Amino acid sequence: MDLESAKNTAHDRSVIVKAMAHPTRLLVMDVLTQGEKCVNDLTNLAGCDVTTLSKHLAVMRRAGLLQCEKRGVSVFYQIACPCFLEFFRCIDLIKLNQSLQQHCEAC
Amino acid sequence: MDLESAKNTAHDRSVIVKAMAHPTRLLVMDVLTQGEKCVNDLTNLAGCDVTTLSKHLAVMRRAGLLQCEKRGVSVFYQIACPCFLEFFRCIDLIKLNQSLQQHCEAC
DNA sequence: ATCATATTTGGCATTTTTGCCAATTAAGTG
DNA sequence: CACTTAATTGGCAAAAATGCCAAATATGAT
Repeated sequence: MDLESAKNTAHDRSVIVKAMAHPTRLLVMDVLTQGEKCVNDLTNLAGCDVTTLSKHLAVMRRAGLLQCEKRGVSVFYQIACPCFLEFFRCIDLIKLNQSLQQHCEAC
Repeated sequence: MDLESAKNTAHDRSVIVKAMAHPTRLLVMDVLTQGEKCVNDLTNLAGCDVTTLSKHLAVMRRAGLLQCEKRGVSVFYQIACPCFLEFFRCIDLIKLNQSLQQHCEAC
């Protein structure tokens, strides 16, 4: 792959990664691995203003991370792609690796 | 897992995800999957100021994404955790899913 | 129709991130 | 040592992200 393609790919990826790069958004994704939830429920879990959470959800939806469906007066959000479990395992491993390494360097 | 733990986990994850959430940083990670590179080479590939790239690298290193080693006058960076290939496959799939979906909705 | 609840959007101040310049540190070379 | 190359750090202005309030929209219930 040439450099230009690699840069385009990196840009496309950044849109998706940016959409995850926030504690509240990662909490939402974590919660949604258990199954769909409506905005109100997610707001109560996250502990922020509804409007704030709604905007977080909109960003994640536009990036393709989430899907939503309106049923009655509520909007239910769910994970669009189940491969996140792998991803979370990966970043948790990085955190663990780093902690161990810092521990060893301190010795 | 209770809510407090989930929030702590989300926060820890966000540090790592934020460290990736930039086109230049994702390009660097992509390039480094081919093997280690020094700062100068990465700068030429990324096409930005050396000082900018150096700061990007520092953030990624502190987050545990990269490791570096100084040999002679150069500092060589490499991927700290190989699980990114999985991750990249995942986000590329999201992008693809979304493109297909938008295409279908347009029909 | 009126009302209550759920969600989204517009706007805007605050905070965070980005990216370059100038200066500094470090290592190799003549 | 003086000089060159490589990389990092401090600083700061510009850009982007965040989060709340007010207002608008939508759906169901009385």
